[in-house]
Parts: sequence; C-alpha cells; structure tokens
Amino acid sequence: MAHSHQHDLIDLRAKLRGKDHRITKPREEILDLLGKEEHPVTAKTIHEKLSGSCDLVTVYRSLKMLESMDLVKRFDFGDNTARFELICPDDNGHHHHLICKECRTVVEIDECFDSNLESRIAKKHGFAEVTHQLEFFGLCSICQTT
Amino acid sequence: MAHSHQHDLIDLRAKLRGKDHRITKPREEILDLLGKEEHPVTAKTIHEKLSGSCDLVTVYRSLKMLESMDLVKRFDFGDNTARFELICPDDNGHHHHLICKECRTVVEIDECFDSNLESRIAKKHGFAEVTHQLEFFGLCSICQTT
DNA sequence: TGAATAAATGAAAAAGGCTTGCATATAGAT
DNA sequence: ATCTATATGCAAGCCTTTTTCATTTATTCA
Repeated sequence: MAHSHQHDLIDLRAKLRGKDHRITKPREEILDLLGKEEHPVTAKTIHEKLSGSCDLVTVYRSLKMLESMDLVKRFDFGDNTARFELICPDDNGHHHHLICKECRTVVEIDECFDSNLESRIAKKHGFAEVTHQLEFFGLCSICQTT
Repeated sequence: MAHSHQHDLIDLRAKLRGKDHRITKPREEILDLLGKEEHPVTAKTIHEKLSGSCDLVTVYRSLKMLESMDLVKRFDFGDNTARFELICPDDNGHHHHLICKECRTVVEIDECFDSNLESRIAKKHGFAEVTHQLEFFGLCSICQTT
C-alpha cells in the first residue's frame, strides 16, 4: 500500500523546524519516493530511482537524519543491507515482513505478538524503552515448487 | 550458559560425513570456541580469540558452512555485523536476545510468542518453512540512569 | 601404509555498504 | 539581499564479507 505523502511533509516541516534541520530538495525527493514504495528499499535503490538527482552519500545522510526524526524506519532482511520504509501513522511504524529466502519477495505483515511479552521481558531484565525487530523468512508458493 | 561441545562434535561428524565436508582443525577450533561463548560473536572476534591460528577468511567460510549445516545460527544486532552462535539442542537453536542500544550488553531470552502466529502467517500467504528472527532492543538498567 | 583426489586453507585482492573530510552550495533567518 | 549555519558533492577511506588461485590437507581406496 502506498502511504500518504501529504501527512509526512507537514510532519516533516513541523518536526524539523525546532532542530535546525532543513527541508531540502533531496530530502523531499527521498520522502516522496519512500511514500510510493510498498516495501522497504535500500539506499542504493533510492539513489537509482532518483537517477542522479542527488548523490548516494546524500541518500545515506538523509536516511540517517530521517530515521533519527522517526520519519523513517530501518529494517534488516539479513543480507547486510539496510532497508528503509516511511513510518506510516496508521500502524505507528510498527509492522513486520515475510521474506522469501529464495526470490526475496516481501510481504507486509500487520499481525504481531501480544505486547505483554515485550513488557514482561523488559521488566524481567530491568530494561526500558524496549522495542523489537521481527521478520519472518520462508519459501513463497512459487519457490516451493522450483 | 556454555553449551555442550561434546554433542556438537558428534553431530558434526555425522552431519558432515555424507556431504563431502571435512572436519578440519579450524572448524573444530571455531566450534570449540563457540561452545564457550555466552552470546553471539562476530567473525572478527572469533578470529582474534583464535589468535592467528587460522585466517579470517577461513572463519567466514567455516561459519557459512556451519550455518548451512544448521550447526550455527546467524544473528543481526543492527550494526552491520553478523554474529554467530552455536545451535544448542535444548532450545532447537531457537532463542532471542535483548540488546542495550547504548552499551550493547546482550541478554539471552528464551521466551517467545505462540507458534500459532507463525503458522497462521505462513498459511495466510502460502509460505512454507517459515522461521523468524526476533530481537529486542532497549536501555539496560545502568544506561537508563546515565 | 601410501598414493590419489576432492575439498579446505592462506594470501592478496576486490567487492559492497556505509562513513568522513573538506570545499562549495543553499535553506532559512534577519 | 545578506548572512550564517546546515546540507551537498566529490573523493577518499573504513569495515565487513567475498572471490580467486595456488598450495595444503583430510579422507578414500588400493
């Protein structure tokens, strides 16, 4: 599902204002692009899709900044390459993925385990601000037969 | 908790025999070392602890092989560096971690969500052989105050 | 036990993702 | 319009991981 870009630009301006962060063309373009993506994308992919409109380094720097502002979330699909997704207000940026080990197809999952598990774990070990990263891996229907 | 090395060497010989994989000194040393570790370790750390007994490349290659044989499991703690742990027969190699975002302390977690969630997700999307990677991140008791 | 041979190793080099330093450009404030 | 702090581009570098290829070694089987 494509996310609403409108909301994010407003958010962006509001959030960045106080922090001496600027709204630049590369940042807008990256957010714009992320708003159209259905799945997490790599910095390299973003750079390619922006086709030279800005440097790859700027993509990395922008993503890092947007992540620190909680506008973008980083995912790890186990291939040594970070992937990024726009944080969508509907799910609080919280959802997971099911990835085919073979063809790397990605499916968005909105189910999650009961949050009691997390708070129980946090309490048990005296941790605060506990979050989690959860991704599922398997073989998609096509790759099962091949 | 240190894991039983005994079991794994027997397993190793049995498992490797059929596949034309050999039991070599580096592989034994790596397994041996992993058996003494309490938490997942990086290839670099393994190499350092083996102090030049074999090349770093061999560590990478061995780990990849051991992983493919399900003797070792790879974890990702979000710092662009793979970590490896011996698969322990008790928990089927299935457990998770709680990592402090600040000081990187690692706590082993043996709780997990109900497996129904996983099978439900697999079924819903027609995936087979579904597993998951789950790690918790937070602030440990010490880092909360700092 | 001692070749034969298939697989593993080491060393160097390269690939790939990500970061840093520095000079230049640009957003946003006054 | 000007000023200043922030962001960008480019080049270079860092770190993890992989590849290549010649050499060594584990296992097989005479």
